[in-house]
Amino acid sequence: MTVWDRPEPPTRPAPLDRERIVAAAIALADEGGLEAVSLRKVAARLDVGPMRLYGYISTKEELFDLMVDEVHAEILPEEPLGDWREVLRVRAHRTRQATLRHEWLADLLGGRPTLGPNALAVTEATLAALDGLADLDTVMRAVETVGAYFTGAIRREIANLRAERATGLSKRDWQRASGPHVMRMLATGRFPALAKAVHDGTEVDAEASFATGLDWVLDAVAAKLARPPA
Amino acid sequence: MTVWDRPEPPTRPAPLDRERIVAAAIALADEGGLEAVSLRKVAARLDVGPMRLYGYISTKEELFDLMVDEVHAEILPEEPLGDWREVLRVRAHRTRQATLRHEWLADLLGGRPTLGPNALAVTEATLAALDGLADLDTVMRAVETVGAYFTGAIRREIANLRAERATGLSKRDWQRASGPHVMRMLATGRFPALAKAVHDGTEVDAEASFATGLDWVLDAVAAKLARPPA
DNA sequence: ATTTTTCTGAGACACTGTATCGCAACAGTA
DNA sequence: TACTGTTGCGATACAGTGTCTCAGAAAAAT
Repeated sequence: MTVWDRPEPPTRPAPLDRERIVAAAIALADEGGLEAVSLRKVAARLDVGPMRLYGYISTKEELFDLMVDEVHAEILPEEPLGDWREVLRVRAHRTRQATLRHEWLADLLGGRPTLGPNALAVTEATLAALDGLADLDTVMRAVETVGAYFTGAIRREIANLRAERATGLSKRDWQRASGPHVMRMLATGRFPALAKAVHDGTEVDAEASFATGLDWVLDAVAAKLARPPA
Repeated sequence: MTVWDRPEPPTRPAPLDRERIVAAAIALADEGGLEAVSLRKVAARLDVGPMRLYGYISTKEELFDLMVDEVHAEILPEEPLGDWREVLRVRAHRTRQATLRHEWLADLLGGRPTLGPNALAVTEATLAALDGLADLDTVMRAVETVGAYFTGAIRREIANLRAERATGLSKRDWQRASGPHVMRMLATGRFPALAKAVHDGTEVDAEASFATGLDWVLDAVAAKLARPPA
C-alpha cells in the first residue's frame, strides 16, 4: 500500500463563516467600491462556489447589512466617555472617520434601518448618555436630529470627494471649472448669489466644516435639553 | 395607383428628447423603485431601441442625474417667500414632500453633487435668501448644515417607511416585533436604555418629528446668524 | 454496512449596462 | 434626377449580475 495506491483524501470544502464572508466583502468594497462587491467575487476570494454563500446569507442586501454592522464595531468607542455632548460628538466623528476608511459606507448610510448587534450597541451607548436629561421624546428627537445631520453631512462630503477625484481638482477649482457647465450656468447671470458664493468662497477644510455644523446642532440640542419641553 | 399599390411610408423613428426619456424613467421609478429603471425598460416604454438612449445620455448615472434635477423643479417654490427661515423651512419640507411622491429620490439624495439647472435654481434661491445676513462662510455653513439635516432625516424616514411596509406593521410595532431579532437582543439585557426607549416610546408622527428637528437646526442657525462670527 | 439527511457546486435563467458595426434614411452635390 | 457622403438607428454581442434548480457527493444516523 504505497502512497500512490491510496487516493487523495477528498478535498474538504474551505471553512466558512459569516465573519470570513463579510471580511472578504469589505475588502472588495474598500478596494473597488460597493459596485465591486459581487457574490461571485466574494466567493472567489474565499475559494468557494458562489452558491455556498446562500447558506450564510439569503440575499445580497443582507450581506450589505452585515457589512454595515461590522463597520459599526469600529464606531463604538472602547472606553466610556464623558457627558452627552461628547458622546454625540465622538459618535459623529467616529462615523465620519469610518466612512473615510470605507467610502462605500456613504452609499449605505441611512439607507436602511440598522439592527445589527454593533449598531444596536452604538445606539445603546448614545441613548444611555442622554438618559434622564429630558423626557424620552426629547431625547429621541435629539439623537435622531444629530444622526440625521451627520449622516447627511458625511454623504455629501464623500459625494464631493468623489467628484473632485473624478476631475482631479480641488473642491474650489472643481466648482469653478466643473466642466464648462457650471461656469456657463453662472455666466448666464441667473444665479447671482450662487456666482458670488463660488467666486468669493474660501476653500474650507471638510473636517472643520463638519465639526462646525455639528457644534451648531449640538448647541440646538443643548438648548432643548436645558429646559423641559412645554 | 390605389392605396394598396403604394407602400406604407417608412416608419419614422419615434420622436425623442431628454424630457421624454426622463419622464419615462421617473414613471418607472415611481412605480417600481429605482431598481425598476433599466435602460431597456425606459427604451421600451418609448417604443425605441435601447441604444437610442445613448444619443441623449452616455451612462445610466447621467439618467439618474437628470431624474434628480427634474424633481428639483417640484421643489423650487413658484412664488417668492418671506425671510430666510421660511425659505429654508419650505425648501426642507418641499424636498421631503417630493421624496414622498418619488421615494426613489431617497436613494439618490446626497449621493452625488447636484449641478442641474433646477437644482442650481434651488440653491440660488436659498443663498439669495441668506445673502447679507452674515459673512459668506457662515451663510454657506448654514445652508449646508440645514441641507445635511433634511437629507439625512428624509433618508431615514423613507428607510423606516420601507421597513414598515415590508413587515406590514406600524413603526412602533415594527420595533417591537421586527423579527424575533430585536426582541431577543433587548431581552439579553445588554441594551437597557434602548429597551426602555422601545418600551416607553410613543409613536410619533413622522412629519412632526421632521419639523421639530428642523426647527431645532433653524434655531441653531438663527443663533449664529444673529451675531457675526468671532 | 446501509440508509437517510445535509450540503455543495455546476449549470441555467433572466436580466443588466454598454460596445460594435452593418444598414437604411437623409442631405448635399453634380 | 442620380449619386454619394454622412448620420443615426438598432440588431447583435459580450461580459457580467443575483438567484434557482437539481444531480450527486459527503456526513450522519441507523
